[in-house]
Amino acid sequence: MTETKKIPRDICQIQCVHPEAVDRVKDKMPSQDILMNLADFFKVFGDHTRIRILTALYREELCVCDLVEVLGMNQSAVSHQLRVLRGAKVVKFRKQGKMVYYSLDDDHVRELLRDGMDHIQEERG
Amino acid sequence: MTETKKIPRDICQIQCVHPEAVDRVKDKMPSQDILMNLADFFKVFGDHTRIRILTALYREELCVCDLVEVLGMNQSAVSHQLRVLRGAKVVKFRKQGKMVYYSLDDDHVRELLRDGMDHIQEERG
DNA sequence: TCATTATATGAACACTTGTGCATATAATCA
DNA sequence: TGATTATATGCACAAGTGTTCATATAATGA
Repeated sequence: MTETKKIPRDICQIQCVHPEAVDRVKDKMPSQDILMNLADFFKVFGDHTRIRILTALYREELCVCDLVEVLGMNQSAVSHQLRVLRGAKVVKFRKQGKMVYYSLDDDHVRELLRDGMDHIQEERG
Repeated sequence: MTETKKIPRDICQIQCVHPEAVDRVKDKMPSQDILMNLADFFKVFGDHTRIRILTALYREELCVCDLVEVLGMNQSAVSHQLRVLRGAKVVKFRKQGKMVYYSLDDDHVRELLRDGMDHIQEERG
């Protein structure tokens, strides 16, 4: 029986930190609130279906049933995701009769998609 | 009893599509494979803890226990998330003795973080 | 008015994901 | 060699998320 004396590893007693660096960084960190928003914003791009919708709208404005056709998914799933995209102000829409046309909200969204694409293309060599 | 004649809504019989637009868009869609990678890439940014790590590293290189200090989280949680960030090539690292120093991988990551930040700042007015 | 059509949404369920615990690994020092 | 320390990781579980089904809403035309 080794009876390893159960080190209770005092959580806040870490020795190796660079206190100056930690202070500098802590000082410049945006508020938790902003960082939460930022994460939530990126989360919107982090789903296969939503990325497909955005990539489709990257080319041109489309109505919901066009998107249903392009994605080959059922209308409910598409609408649910459009709601998320709307909520994050990533797409905008206009109504015309019964139909609703969606398009990318602004150029930030375009840039983000392009930057992301660039990154993964590089990764793939 | 209204006996609503249970319309079996033939999935592929949507009338309203703009077939030309749909064709144009379908034609230019990247492969499912690429879009999956893209979504997975953004997914990495879509988490509060990981965004906090990236924001910290935005300023300067830090070792794991610095990050533990900055985030006020336990070491295991931080390591788990660093693994995800490494896997997506969003951070790079160098070993020095027992310690491992992390930093942002490249300028795409910086740009993405900045673009994202710009977007949410605008949203907030 | 009623039927039809395009889109939106609530509920339920399967699946994913982040965290903490315990422990492993690997580097340093005595 | 054994003890200590910095970091990594497997497992389990709670919490979150995407899809489908059923249905609601709203606009159009008969």
